[in-house]
Amino acid sequence: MNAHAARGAITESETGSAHPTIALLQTSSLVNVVHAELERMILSGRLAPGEKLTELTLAAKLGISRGPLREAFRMLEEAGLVRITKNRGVFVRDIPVEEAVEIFDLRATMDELVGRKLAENITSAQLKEIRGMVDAMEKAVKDKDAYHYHLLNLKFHDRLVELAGNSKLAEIYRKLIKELSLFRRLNLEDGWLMPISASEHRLIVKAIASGNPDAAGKAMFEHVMDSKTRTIEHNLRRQAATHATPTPATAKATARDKSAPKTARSRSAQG
Amino acid sequence: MNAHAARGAITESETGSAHPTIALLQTSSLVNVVHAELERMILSGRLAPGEKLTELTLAAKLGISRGPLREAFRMLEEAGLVRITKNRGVFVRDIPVEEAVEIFDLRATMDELVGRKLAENITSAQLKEIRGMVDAMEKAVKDKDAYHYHLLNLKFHDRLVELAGNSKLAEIYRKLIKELSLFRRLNLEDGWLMPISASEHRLIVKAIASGNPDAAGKAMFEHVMDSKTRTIEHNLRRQAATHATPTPATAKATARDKSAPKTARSRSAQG
DNA sequence: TTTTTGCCGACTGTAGACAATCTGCCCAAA
DNA sequence: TTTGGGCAGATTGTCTACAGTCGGCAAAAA
Repeated sequence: MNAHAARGAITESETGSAHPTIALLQTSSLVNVVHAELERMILSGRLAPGEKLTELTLAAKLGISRGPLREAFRMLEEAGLVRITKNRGVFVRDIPVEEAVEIFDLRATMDELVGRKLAENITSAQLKEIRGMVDAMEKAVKDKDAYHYHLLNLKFHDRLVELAGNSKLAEIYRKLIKELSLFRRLNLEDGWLMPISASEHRLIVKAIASGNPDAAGKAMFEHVMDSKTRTIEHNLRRQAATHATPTPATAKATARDKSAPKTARSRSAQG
Repeated sequence: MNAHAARGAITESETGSAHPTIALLQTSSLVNVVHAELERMILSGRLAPGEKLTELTLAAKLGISRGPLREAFRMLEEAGLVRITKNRGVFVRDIPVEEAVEIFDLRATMDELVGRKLAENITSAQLKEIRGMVDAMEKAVKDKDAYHYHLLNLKFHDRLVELAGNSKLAEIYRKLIKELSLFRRLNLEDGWLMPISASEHRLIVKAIASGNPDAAGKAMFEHVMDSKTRTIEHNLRRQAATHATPTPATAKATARDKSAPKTARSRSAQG
């Protein structure tokens, strides 16, 4: 009657339990759920970079005690999404430009490997699948639907990395993407760049389909590096604009949380 | 009289406090210390792969309560050094062969990038430094000091990655190295391979010094891939040997902890 | 007015207690 | 002898309580 007996009795896949609710209770604790929820809130921007996460407040909001919440905080810290300062608290991390550049460079190298592997091993069914994704993106471009394009773009690259067949690579790639999303609100608004990005995707698929590892790797590498240039320059431009007009609104945006720790301030001063 | 006033009064570097003990208290909590200590014990093999870490036992041994220990566990889990199974406990992770292969492939790509960057940017002083490390390794080869060579080898590669100038790259590289060290006791004993590895190091430095990014990148890449082949084959050979002689001693070594979770057993069966 | 000092509220760090779950063992029944 | 049920010990999940630290405010001193 216990879990072990149930698992033995029912001839299911070894990893999955009979009832989805049972599986949920068996695998996920409060820590897991809270971790996932906080990550979702951070990546969606619901919790903004620099914002302070007060234990008691958040615990009350989620209806749990501080223990599991603190454990989730430690996981998020290790994942690079929050920063914990002793006796001061937990803050959503704010990725500085220099770090964003480093992530882009690293991503470019990893994506080059992805391109090489895909050119060698991709199947026709998989090729068809990613072609469909590129089609969808081009449709989003026509519709001027920047948000939808953004999601498809993430999905496209994530799927490519997944298809490359190195799960460790995929794991780290996703970690990098998550951190990168904290780099001052990914430029969803620059819709005019969508056509360029979309055409590069078409080139990537073409290079992969050709079966030439060098060409596919190069296409992926260049695409990421171009994306880096676009993102960084866009960011610098916007930052220069805000610095040029020190209005009260700007000041408020710069110091979102008055209790933000010292390092956050010095970092933004450097940036 | 409080910390803020003291920091302002004493003209020290902004990040460091006056007294080292004070700085220690300000920066490190029990969680940090325990995390570092557990990581050290795991990487040194003091806590072996598959071993169970019981909360109450460990907490008593370290003289702390379960709370901070659990937080440290969550950090180690995110770092890939332990695995947490709900209601069952925490276990030192055992890296399967497939994952080790993936890590080596990923490392090779990252090291290729390191070689390229170093060939372009390394200074003469840095070149001199790593030449000294290679000299030290060759001395260890002559002395047949495998353990010392192992440490120097780790230091050599770590320093190269550090000198490449991408801190994110270095961070992830170190994470991978830590995980890799859990791949069944890194082959310290195969001393006969040291000369080969050492000569490759000499080639790497030469390629970097030449200032040719392609050559340096290739030298690094090939070195890691060769290292992968050596490590994996050595491992498979040893594993085949142990499987061929199912003595009681072997059985004991296979199932180090009788309470090891199911997945660990199935994994070793696959390996 | 400016600076310093002491106090207070808020929050984090750590410990201990209680509840829930798992695992192994024993015993009874087939 | 084997199988199934149930009890007991051990261990984990979660919550609550207490101690320590930080930051700000106000009163006092210069």
